[in-house]
Amino acid sequence: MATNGTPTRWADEVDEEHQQQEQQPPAAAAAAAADDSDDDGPPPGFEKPSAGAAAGAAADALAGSLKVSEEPPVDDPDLSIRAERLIDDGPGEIKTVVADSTMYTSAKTFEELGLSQELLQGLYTEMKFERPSRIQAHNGSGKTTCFTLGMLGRVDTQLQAPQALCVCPTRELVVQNQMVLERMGKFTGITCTSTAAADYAMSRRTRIHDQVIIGTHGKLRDWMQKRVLDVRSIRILVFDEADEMLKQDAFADDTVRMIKQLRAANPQIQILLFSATFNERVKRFAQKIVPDANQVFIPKEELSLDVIKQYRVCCPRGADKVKVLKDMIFPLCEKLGQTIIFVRTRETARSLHAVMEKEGHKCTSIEGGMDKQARDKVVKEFRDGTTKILISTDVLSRGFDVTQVTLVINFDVPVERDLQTPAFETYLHRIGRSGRFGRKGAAFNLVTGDAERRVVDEIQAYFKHDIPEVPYDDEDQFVSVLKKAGLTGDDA
DNA sequence: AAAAAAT
Repeated sequence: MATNGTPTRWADEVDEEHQQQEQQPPAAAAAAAADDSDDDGPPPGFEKPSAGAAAGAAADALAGSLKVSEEPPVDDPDLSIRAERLIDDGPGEIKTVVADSTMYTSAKTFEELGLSQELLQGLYTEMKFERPSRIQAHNGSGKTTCFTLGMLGRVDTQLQAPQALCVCPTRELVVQNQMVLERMGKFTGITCTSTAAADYAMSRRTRIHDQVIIGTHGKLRDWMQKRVLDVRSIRILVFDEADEMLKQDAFADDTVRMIKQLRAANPQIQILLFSATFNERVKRFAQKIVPDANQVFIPKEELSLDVIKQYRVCCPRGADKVKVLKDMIFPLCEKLGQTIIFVRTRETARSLHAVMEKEGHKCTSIEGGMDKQARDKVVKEFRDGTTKILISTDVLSRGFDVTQVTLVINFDVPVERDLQTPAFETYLHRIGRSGRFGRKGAAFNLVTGDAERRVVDEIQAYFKHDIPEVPYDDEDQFVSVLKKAGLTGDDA
């Protein structure tokens, strides 16, 4: 979701009263998403609009080639009951909530978006895209394409100053998004830098002249304070994994501060919040800081939870989890694609890695406590396919896109801080690391004890999706389950 | 008593 500038209105300082919006430039689009239910509420209802945005529609909005609907918007101050109008007649209704008279339609071709020849060339020859696709939560490149296109499309190539800013929750996402942007913008001559790339460059004293900046908020804030990053020309601000960026016990303060600062410098700034998940609490908060946002949702059905086969493996003792990895997963992994094993703590990542290595099982591990060069190396080797199995904390649970990943193991089932409440969103993001780009994927949840079993039961009920059991000591069953999930084929 | 970022 996003909005026009309303410089002095914001967050906790203001109420949800809505202001008259200016018409130019257009308010931005939101790619929201999957998880739509309140934390303390019942499982999400399918009737509600949720899930990520349509690439066509949102990219359309981003490129500023908005088409206005004939019917006037319903003027209701309460966003939640504001009229939702269908703008896409394709399968699975894409819904929008607009904050002013702007209406979006979806573009059928990239040409409709009013993009430059150079940008079109990047889409066709570099990215190998043929036409705008709907944003698909399972493919990951849908949302990324959308905001990357939005940033590239808004840059004035004649102005050599920072004009687009993208904020991400992790270093790995920064690197990934920069790679995509540089590919897509290959022929545009648009320059880009990131906080991750800066770690390998000389220390920054002089002003940044690159037109697109991608970064994690800590260093971005540092750059802004030191005036290394001049924000006066920034006209578009993107938050990737925006619900994470707005979580109260996480990045919310930094995000709010940054929005405030950038708005002060440029009241007209376009703000975009993207995620595959937006629970009600985060959505409400987002509507406070970015009131009058235009919102775009795709239905939960398209989150493709069903293309990822999910199982539970009940292990009598904790030690049996390691046994399952050694006896079942690792031997089978050799034949499959790549695997990510998610654990809850940094310490588990380290120790599990050590145990597997000691037994001669080749794998790597990553967690936020490692030094940056080491993290980069682990990720690079995994992307190259040099390593097949990666043990990770939730540092990689969101957005990390490696096409070859077919298997996700929840060595620890995802729980909230209280260690009891299932972390539904984290679960969805984790298993979404497999089955990228419409490929096959499977997820195994290793379960020991009642508490963990309960967590899996709740996740199963929440997503209305069965998580059947596979015996922990029956290799034949594992093989047949993987075959059923379509992972044993060569196309995995 | 987690993880994510940074100084």
